[in-house]
Amino acid sequence: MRYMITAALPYANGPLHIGHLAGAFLPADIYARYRRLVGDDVLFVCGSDEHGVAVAIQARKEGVTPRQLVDRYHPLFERLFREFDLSTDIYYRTSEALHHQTAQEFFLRFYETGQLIEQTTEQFYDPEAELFLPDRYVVGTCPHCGNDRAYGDQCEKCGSSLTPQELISPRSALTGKVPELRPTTHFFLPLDRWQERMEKYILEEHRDWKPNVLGQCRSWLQQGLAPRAITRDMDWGVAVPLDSARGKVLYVWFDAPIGYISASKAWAQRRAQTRPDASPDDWKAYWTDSTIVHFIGKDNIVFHCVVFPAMLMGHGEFRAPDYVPANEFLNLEGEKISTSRNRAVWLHEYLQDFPGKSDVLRYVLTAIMPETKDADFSWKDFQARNNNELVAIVGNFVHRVLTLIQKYYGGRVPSPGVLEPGDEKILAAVGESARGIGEALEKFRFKDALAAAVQLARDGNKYLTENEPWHRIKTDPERVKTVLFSGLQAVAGLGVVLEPFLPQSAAKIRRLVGMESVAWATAQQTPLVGAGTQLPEPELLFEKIEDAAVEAQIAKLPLAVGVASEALAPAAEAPKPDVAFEQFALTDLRVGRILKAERVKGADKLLRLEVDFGFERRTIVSGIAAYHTPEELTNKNAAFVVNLPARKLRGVESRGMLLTVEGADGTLRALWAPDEAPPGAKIA
RNA sequence: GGCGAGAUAGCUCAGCCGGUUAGAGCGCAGCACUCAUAAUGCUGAGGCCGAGGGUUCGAGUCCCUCUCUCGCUACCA
Repeated sequence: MRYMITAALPYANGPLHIGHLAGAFLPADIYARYRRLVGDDVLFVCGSDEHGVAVAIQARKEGVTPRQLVDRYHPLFERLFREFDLSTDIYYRTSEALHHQTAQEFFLRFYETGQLIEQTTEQFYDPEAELFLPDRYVVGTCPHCGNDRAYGDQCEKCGSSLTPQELISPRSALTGKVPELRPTTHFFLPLDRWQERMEKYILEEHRDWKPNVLGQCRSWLQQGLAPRAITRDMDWGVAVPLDSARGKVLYVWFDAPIGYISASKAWAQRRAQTRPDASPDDWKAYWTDSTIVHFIGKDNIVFHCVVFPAMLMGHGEFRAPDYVPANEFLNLEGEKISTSRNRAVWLHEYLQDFPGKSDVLRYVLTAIMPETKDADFSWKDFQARNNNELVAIVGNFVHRVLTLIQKYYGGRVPSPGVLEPGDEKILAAVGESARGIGEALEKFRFKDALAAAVQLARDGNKYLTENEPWHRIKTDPERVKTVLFSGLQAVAGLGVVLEPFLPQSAAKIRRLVGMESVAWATAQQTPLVGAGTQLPEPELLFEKIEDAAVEAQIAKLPLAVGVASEALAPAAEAPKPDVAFEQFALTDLRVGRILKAERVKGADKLLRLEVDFGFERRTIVSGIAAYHTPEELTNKNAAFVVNLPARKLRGVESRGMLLTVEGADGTLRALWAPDEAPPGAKIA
């Protein structure tokens, strides 16, 4: 069987954390390794997703070019893939020329076969920079919460989705100038035309997908698929290959999944250079005549299950994905992982703090993998699983057998005598374990599979306890030969069945038992290691992790805001361009006394405030319901802008804006004014 | 606001198309053992299966309502 396996492309605007590993990389790697072990023909690809507005924005924030930004993250990602033994056949990047070419071909294919529609809309244009501004590049005041740094696509303070036209006093993020509306033409992928085909593809042909995946898709199909813009006015990304579309690039969601294909092409090209039997076209079979499996997180479901399949089908030369085993999310110590708050376990830092322990993290993340619901990573659990499972069960079993053989036979594997039922049982357990693990993995049940592998070590421990070779050596030394021979086969079995999960440890076990073959079928053979084999000195597989080590990690979390990873930490947001004092003075800031506060009906985020300014009472609506209860605001003084145009929010006219302070975690608090200040007092 | 997923022992989680006394690992208690990184093995105590209704001979498992968590999406102009 042939398999095309992909892991979600990590976005190159921030470092990688345990969520990336547990969500997509690790299951993809385990699955790919397993498939190779059973002899399947596997192509496993991943790479950095380097385009998009978020990269451009992040680069701008840090005062570097997008190219410089991705050139910093891509090598780091590549290194981490190596260090965590993620066995991709290629780790690619979407800024490569080959990818641009592939994505452009994709676009042209759609364009030339009439599968795109063009639509002209009014969009903000920056006359000084001479270009159309992407939504993200228009900043202004949020009409909902009054945040004056809202982006044209979203206000990050109140979470509202916006269009640039909604912003109050919009300005260009590039030059600070007031942009003008001009018509611009964009290409859309008319997904509505795919409604029926997608319903068939998902609801009929893939009813076996996971409930979370199917549920998401149903939800989308129910709402009805709508055309989606696939181009943007921007200079960072894959250029739209048409003369009439200068200054436009492909929208990142369109080009990113094509990265899987570009990566496959690049793999074939590179291989063809070194192997005479290989052709640069070898990638094609994986995208036409194979089983295609995409490993992703739940936030990517719709793209991989609806949009990308439509793209592949529309192109005409590709097969649509067969499985999309999306994982849920991983939390950290009971709270969400947050890149912006620096609340994460960064992979590069983990390796600094726990050198050589990539297998341990692989083990723990597989054991708690969020397969059906969000899961929680805690350092105490990490320690417990390492100490109680890897050290005490797996490592200890291997070590017991090896040291006994060393002690009694100088490391030479003894010949077994007549097998008793217990011996047969442990010998058979190896093959059964491999079979059970295989079945679980084929159903994408990684936690079960790993538990089955550990069970083999548990069985081994039990076998030793029941047969007491350390006791029998004095009374029945012949019997001990059989017991240790049999126990060693279970150890060797671990060297095979652990390979998909813990590649380094499995390889070490194989070395310690003098076994070369890793093929899955090896586990079905008896013996795996023949009598007379000379074994090397035993070594420990895992070591205990002390309390101090995990306590240090826990202590690091709350303190970590803004201090970790100097090289990668985003710089604090730069100040806005200078403004003339006269211009600043135009803003009328006043103390207002909040007489009454209440929730705006039907709106999650809005509070309606009755505010006394001395000269008059006004109604002001503010998007802080998530951060303040009405009671907290009542009868308090706060700072307001009072000379903004009136704005209707959820039907309520708001005449002014409450000023707020943003916390490190993005939460908002009202900017209080002294209680003794009279209503209407000027602020300057 | 709409939609989706989840809510099961102290903790982390399994429970497939409804069926006899609801499972695992950790943690806890007791016993056994001492080859092993004080590691292992055995036994045991722990559950009104989120709340409330309903369908059924029978529901953790199906239906309805509600609450909480996470995700997708929207609107209030």
